Amino acid sequence: MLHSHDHAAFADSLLLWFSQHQRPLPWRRDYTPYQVWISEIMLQQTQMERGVEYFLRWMDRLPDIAAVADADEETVLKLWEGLGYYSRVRNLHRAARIIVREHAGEFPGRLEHIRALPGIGDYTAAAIASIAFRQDVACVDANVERVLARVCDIDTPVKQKENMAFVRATAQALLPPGKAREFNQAMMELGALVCSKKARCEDCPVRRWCEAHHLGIVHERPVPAARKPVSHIDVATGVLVHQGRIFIQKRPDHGVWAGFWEFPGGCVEPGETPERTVEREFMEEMEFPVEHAGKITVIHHGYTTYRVTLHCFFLRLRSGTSPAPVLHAATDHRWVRFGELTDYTLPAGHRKLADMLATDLRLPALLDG
DNA sequence: CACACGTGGCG
DNA sequence: TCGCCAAGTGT
Repeated sequence: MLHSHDHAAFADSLLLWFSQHQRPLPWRRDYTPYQVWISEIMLQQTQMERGVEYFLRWMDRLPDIAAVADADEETVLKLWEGLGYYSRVRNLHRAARIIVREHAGEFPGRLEHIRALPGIGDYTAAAIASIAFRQDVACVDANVERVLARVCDIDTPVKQKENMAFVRATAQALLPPGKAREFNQAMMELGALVCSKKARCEDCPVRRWCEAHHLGIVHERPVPAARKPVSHIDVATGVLVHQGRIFIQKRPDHGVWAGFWEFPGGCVEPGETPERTVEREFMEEMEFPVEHAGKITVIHHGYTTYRVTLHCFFLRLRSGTSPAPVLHAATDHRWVRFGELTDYTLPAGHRKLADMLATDLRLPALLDG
């Protein structure tokens, strides 16, 4: 059991472990508010390893807040392509402009000002305040929740309100004043490397204070929240080829994949074949009458709450059709050469499809024909 | 407060 | 193949 007189020893053990085992990461060098901010947003719901390459590319292209504020939306979206949860980058872009306008371009150091920026919630505000500005505020993410659910043997779903309040208070009580930067990162690093889903208790620097470890039920903590079942949908999309070019359109400014470019398509309705879906969607969305020119592939793609089977087809315009679309589901369109597809920001499933086109032997003939 | 929001890795 | 999930936020 973790008593208040153990708090200092707990923190000491944890901090010693962190000093020896922390991973060297690009945002752990200078701890500038800008770099801490970008890394925190990038790492939300994202694997550390994937975050590193995106972070380095971002810093290379946009080295400071002013550069972000000056960049256009296309640029920041392209830098985020493939990371997911794209509202993060839109909020980040807005926040950079707010910082320039309202904070003279300097990242704000007060917790309430940090928290007020778009895209920054309780966790990220505390993370930036502590890691960049060394304020004594504990941050609580899924790692901290998991660690403390085990240390304190919380036997109900940790996401419950009372549990969250308890976890937050415990994290704050454990935090040694003046060492918030190291302590908060140490708690998260412990959760990532040792107190992970499959716990490695033999390597844990704080197991002597861990209730679940004493009880031998670490694997039963934290108690997960109930989950909704994952649903499955079929989607069909078409690569429309005409006079050496491929048709793409730009999605609306709101909703999923806002501002992304895509091959048109839509959900396969009950009783409908994917072939028919594509014909219907191309007529509804662009008023294009199309004919099929071959099935390309089927792409399986998973999302948080549903799985998609994406049926992909080559299409041609019916002879005599004007290549000028009447857009009903998009804000813009392009007829692009194959090689230009890399310049546009596509959802991951469509990016996969675009990559497959590179090796499809039918495409050159269609482009010529 | 439940739900939407992306993606790729892993067992 | 498939469910779970990885440094959450906005509505």
